[in-house]
Amino acid sequence: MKKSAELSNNQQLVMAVLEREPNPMSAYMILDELRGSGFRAPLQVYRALEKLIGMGRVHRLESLNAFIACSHMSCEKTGGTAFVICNRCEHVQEVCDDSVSLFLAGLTEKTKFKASKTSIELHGVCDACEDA
Amino acid sequence: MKKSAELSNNQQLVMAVLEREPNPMSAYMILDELRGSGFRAPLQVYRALEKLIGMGRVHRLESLNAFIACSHMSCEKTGGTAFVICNRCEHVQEVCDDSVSLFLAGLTEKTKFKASKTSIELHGVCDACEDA
DNA sequence: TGAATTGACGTTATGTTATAACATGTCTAT
DNA sequence: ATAGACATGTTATAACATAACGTCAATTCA
Repeated sequence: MKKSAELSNNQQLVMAVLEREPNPMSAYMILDELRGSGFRAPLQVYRALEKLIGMGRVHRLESLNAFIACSHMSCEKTGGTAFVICNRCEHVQEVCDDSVSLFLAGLTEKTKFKASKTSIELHGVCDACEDA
Repeated sequence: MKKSAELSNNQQLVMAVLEREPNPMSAYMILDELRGSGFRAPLQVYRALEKLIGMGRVHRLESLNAFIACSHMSCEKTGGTAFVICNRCEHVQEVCDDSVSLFLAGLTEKTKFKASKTSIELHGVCDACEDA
């Protein structure tokens, strides 16, 4: 029996790239970073990403078609996560607190909906960029 | 000076297609619907969509790369809209009430963020499909 | 043991979504 | 009439994602 926390070789490589890079990366950016490690095709990246996302270690940003390492110890335990994305510096702030899960709970109750996946993404200008 | 509410020819065609179809449509589905009306290239669709989205008459669903006619009289006046998307029947419920705008206001305040665009999308199973 | 299952991996080809770049036409305000 | 703004048409290409095939190694359980 294998511990599910263990990463395969390719998964480790992809995870390492994402952890090095603070900003969101597209699958093809990741691929280019890993050509030196033997990656040759997009599927190698996408397959690793799929697993990492399943483990909660990576998030997919739908509005960017990009991926980012989870900045918490696995957001997945809580109800959901909101991503606050600066259009200037590309920095992403990951919010996963009660306000998010309560909002989602209210929404699903109101709409009588069984949610299996949620995506909350805000675009705009962060405080640092606004001041600059 | 032209009234901004008036739609150009292509914009009307795209709008009409989206209003006929209750579920989200990709740009290429729209294109195919409009080949009979003389559309030949994706850009004709994308350009019309861009304007319609700007007017608040169409929404883009980031998690589907698809588009849907706004079911309210322009959601844009309120703070934001949440989309509740059934994975079985593809039906989309558009929620734009105070709970959404308050949630977003709290989030932007907490993160000191000036949001210009927001995307809230839930995937799962709707009540009707759950019962069935 | 060894057949069956599972999961990761590699490769090629292809499908899907979106935009760049350039040319043309059509109004309208000055 | 002419400059500006905007909609349009067309070709080509960029960017994102998956299908379908085959291989290999580890696990399991009859």
